[in-house]
Amino acid sequence: MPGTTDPVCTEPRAAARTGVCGEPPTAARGGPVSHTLARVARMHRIAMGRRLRELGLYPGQELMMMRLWDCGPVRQSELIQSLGLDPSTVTKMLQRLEQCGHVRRRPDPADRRAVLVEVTDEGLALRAGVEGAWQGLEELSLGGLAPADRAELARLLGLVADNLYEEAGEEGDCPPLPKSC
Amino acid sequence: MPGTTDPVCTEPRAAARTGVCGEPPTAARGGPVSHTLARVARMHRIAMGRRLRELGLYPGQELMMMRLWDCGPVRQSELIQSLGLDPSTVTKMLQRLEQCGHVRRRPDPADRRAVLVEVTDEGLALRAGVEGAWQGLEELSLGGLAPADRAELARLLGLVADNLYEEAGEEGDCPPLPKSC
DNA sequence: ACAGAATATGTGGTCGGCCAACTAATGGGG
DNA sequence: CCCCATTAGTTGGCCGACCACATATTCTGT
Repeated sequence: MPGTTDPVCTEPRAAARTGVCGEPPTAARGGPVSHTLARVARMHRIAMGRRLRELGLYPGQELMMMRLWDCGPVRQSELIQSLGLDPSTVTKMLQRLEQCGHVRRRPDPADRRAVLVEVTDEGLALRAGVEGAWQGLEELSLGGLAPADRAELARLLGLVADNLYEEAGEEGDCPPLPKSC
Repeated sequence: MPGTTDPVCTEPRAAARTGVCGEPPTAARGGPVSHTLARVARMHRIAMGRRLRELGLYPGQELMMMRLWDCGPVRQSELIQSLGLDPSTVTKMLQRLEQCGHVRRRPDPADRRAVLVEVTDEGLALRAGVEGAWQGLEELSLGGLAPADRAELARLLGLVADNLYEEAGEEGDCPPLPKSC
């Protein structure tokens, strides 16, 4: 342990080499659930990303497409609202989705500022694949969990979502549901 | 509902304007838990990002710092292993953390390919803030949950993590724990 | 009718994160 | 002893996502 103030580490280096070091960082002890949540979400995202890539989508785009599958031609601003994303994020993502032919954009005749977005036939064709991937991943994630456990997990996650919603404000879903769609 | 094959949408646009459109995309019904999980994780990340910004960190960097706080000087490859990140991600993140003075890098005398990374005093000074933010967010997230519920949530998330671990392979934490730290 | 607020998008830049391709050093066999 | 597979890092490129800032249009109050 040379030089500067050695970190608080319990294993200066000897034990570390043996592979004893605790898995969750000690600094994360104050938030074990948060840590597991982040870990699970990340693995979930990776797993979903793998499935999506085979479909020709990048992670994140599937939520956009889901929204577009639900609504007909939508204003970009409504997508921003319902997805809770930054406007610039949506602009760029739609530009790419359009270039890939999954989506079509045209100016809104009723409001020359706005842009109407709608799915193309090619984009609609992705739906089955995405839904299948989504369901498959759900089943993989919850494998071995009894229905009661699944319900309990959904309930608890919902509570956490409500707690975070107030601070993370945003949108992402229902609560405010400001306008259309 | 003009022109091209109209999406399956239940509300072509009239009802949409009234704000009736379902919150979770219908395509996500096959994976309600996955959807909530992604939503919660995203809000959690945003909330954590806000706290981290005040400390001068970007989301994602806190996990790196936590790892560095635990171990003394570590090889970059070990960070890659324990965080489960892509090597290039780690390289770039460390370059930025070094430029900010939170981290120091020097060649490993024992292996001229490797690089040893360690936290600086300035980086160590962030620890209290990060841990505080982490704990605060944990408390915010779990607010109103009885201890039993918290334990149950942790348990269920752990099960999901195990399920996903097999596919998402990766690392991220303990199971393999290949080498030191 | 018009100035100023509010709305709807787009730009440029930065970061985390991944992949692919590349360099440099180590370590085994033959 | 030398060739080659392996390992450690780096670079470049691309995408999601954010912010700050800039633009065009619509809306509102006076």
